Amino acid sequence: MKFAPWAFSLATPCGVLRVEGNCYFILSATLTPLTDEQQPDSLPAGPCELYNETRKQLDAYFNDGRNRIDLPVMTSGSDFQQRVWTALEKILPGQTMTYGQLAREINSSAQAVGNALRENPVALIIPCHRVVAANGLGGYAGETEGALPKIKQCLLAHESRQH
DNA sequence: TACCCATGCTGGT
DNA sequence: ACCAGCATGGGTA
Repeated sequence: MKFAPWAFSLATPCGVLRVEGNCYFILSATLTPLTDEQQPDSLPAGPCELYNETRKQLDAYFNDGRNRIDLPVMTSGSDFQQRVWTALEKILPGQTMTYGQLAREINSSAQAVGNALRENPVALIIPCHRVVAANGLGGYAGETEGALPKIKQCLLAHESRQH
């Protein structure tokens, strides 16, 4: 059952986190606002080690935002998108970087970086929320204002909170 | 504050 | 090959 796909949803202080994966990789992770309608699923038993490890790291992270999340992911995207996503590994919890700074590191442009981050299939695991605009928060998950940027702000606040 | 445009990457035609 | 649209940034008034 090593390839057994699994998924779970988890209520977090910043929204409902839904994670999908198999016993080798995380395949997707999305964070959506918690509404009365969509209650998180009950959590199924884990078919394999990666499931348990994922749950463990997420619990640790939401208990203390300074805890680093480091999980194997399998993502599909253009070469450029992969370049942007892997560049995020260096940004630790509580740290941020601007679109422009990241763009200079990989010889691209700020707006192109934003385009790639918008397509991040594994929210939180690839910490796209740690890239902000030069003049403010910047967008999240395709929105520049509204509920989704609030999730971004919530994550950043959680990571910088004193424990 | 607002407007304008350079920017590089994407998706559709 | 072209063109419009972006989770931006910098310049100018």
